[in-house]
Amino acid sequence: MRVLVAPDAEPIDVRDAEALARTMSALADPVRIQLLSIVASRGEVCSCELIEPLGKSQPTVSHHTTVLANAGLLLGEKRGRWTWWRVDPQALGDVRRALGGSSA
Amino acid sequence: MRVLVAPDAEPIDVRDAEALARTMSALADPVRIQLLSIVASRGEVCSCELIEPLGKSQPTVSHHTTVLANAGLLLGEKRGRWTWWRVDPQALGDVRRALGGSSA
DNA sequence: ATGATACATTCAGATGCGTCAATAGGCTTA
DNA sequence: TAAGCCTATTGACGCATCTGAATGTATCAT
Repeated sequence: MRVLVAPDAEPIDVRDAEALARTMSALADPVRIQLLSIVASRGEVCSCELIEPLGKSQPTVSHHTTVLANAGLLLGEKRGRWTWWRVDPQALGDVRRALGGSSA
Repeated sequence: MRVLVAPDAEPIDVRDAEALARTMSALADPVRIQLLSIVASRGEVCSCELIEPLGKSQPTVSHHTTVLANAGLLLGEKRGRWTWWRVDPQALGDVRRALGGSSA
């Protein structure tokens, strides 16, 4: 992913801009921000544990986890009846780098 | 702004999640990503210089600069007939920090 | 097998967003 | 003052998104 903001650098390509905007769209919802934060703080969470703290219906929570997973920000693993979610730290790092930060 | 992803930390507050989502919404559009990148690479740009590289109409470009300015990502200064835009580096740094990165 | 639990999908309504034509406002120059 | 240029705003259209009720699918317990 090309870096968005870098002084004395070429402006970002249209394709890269669309890719970055897609990732940002996944983060552009307060429920998904909360969801990501809850998963990050607990390490690993199943979907059923997200309904109550988010105050949303089960289909809505399922929708948001799908959006975050499609964006590569959330990693899901089905174990038995439960789907366990965890944050992909590398994906978030990529976003930070795209925003012009140093690698950390 | 509370940090979104921080292991062993409290999940983000609803208010903070809404604020962060609003900022992310400003970045969730490919035209605005390109616009921000163009301004960042040139340092300072007037609106009229954005129409051609973005391939959008003047009202559309004005709309996008307004959205980015309202989000605090773009700083505008009217000098005569022109409005000069530049990126607010601190605002982007805040976003990176909210995504869990170190301060840089 | 039967029932219960966890999750995904479909569908519909409501809301929000990107886009541009038309218009308005402001500044500069002649 | 008048004319021209730069930018913002309004209004309307089309499309995407958020939301939850209803339904479907898969897994576990009894």
